[in-house]
Amino acid sequence: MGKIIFHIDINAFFASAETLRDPSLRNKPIAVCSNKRGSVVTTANYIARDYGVRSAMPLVEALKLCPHLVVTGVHFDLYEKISEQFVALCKKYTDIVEVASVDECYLDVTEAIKAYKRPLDLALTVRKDIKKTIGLDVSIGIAPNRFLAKMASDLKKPNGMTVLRQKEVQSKLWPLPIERMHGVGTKSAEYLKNINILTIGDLATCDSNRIVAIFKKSTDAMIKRANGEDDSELEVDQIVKSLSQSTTLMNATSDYEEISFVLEKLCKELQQRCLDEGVLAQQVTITVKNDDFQSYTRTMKLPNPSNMHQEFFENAMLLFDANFSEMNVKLLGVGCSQFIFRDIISEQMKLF
DNA sequence: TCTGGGGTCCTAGGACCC
DNA sequence: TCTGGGGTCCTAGGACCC
Repeated sequence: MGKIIFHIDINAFFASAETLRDPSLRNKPIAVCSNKRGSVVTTANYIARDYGVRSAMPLVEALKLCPHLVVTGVHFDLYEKISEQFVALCKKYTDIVEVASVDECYLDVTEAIKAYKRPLDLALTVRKDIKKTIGLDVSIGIAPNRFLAKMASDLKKPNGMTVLRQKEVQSKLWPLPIERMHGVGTKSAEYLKNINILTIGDLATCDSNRIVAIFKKSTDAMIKRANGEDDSELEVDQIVKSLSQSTTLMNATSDYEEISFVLEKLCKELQQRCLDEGVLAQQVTITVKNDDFQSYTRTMKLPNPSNMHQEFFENAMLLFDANFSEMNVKLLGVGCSQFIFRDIISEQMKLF
């Protein structure tokens, strides 16, 4: 007996959240975006998308396409709160929930669905629940595995409900252009088009030798997915593996005072995130981009596990001094990883 | 048009050890 | 004197996603 997986995705999440915050924005084209020079659109609602406004588009460009675009600012605390509600609602229906990002979850409903006459009835119930409790529209993909569920929810947005069966892969998935496939980004798409693999169907039926150079170890998995097969399990209880804070400077600079000031501020923000997550980090990484937007990272182990900004800052500056002191810096970032969870440490302390 | 910010996973290459 | 081969760990970079 096969599985039944839902992929649930909040439509235009940040933009929808802004509409909850300020209902007067309903029916207006909105872009979630910090209103600074050089900023780019984080999320546009569907009205703005009709004008061609897209995520990652520079705001100046978006305003040319849609002059009456409403720019909302970014309110991460609000999105986080709503995201938690969303996940909690998903977990009402099954224990097997993978939180894939702030606005999407995979649900294994193989068992849960037995209480319903038709799979669609459970999906309708979940969607109605989310609408009533949080006030947001979602798209749901229903399929026998993770990959197909994800592709299914992408097929119909917004507010879609799409069943994708294994036997429908040839008719519904194969005609799609290769870049629509989840897991194929710009680089792979370019490579594949060059060797005349233009659709998901082309990938499904190609000789693996032609694509091993680009997909390496995941070659077989990619071909299987294009054929609608995916035996990967949902990852329940994902734990955070890294945290980072970064900022793009107004103007590139090599001014040491300014750089250390910005890095210290980022380290303080990082400390707060570590406290919120209850983690101590054993590793610190700095990221810099120069004025050509070339990106570099450097990592070092911390002498002791820490969540203190002073320690992050001290070591971040060591990394900076040793590697980038001459650089004209456009972006600065600091991150931490290799976590020890604080409650685990206190458990261990009790042993002594 | 001049390019955000926060993540995960994978890979290549070097260091090191036996 | 010349110099094997395998395993593991670490680091930096890249691809991808939202």
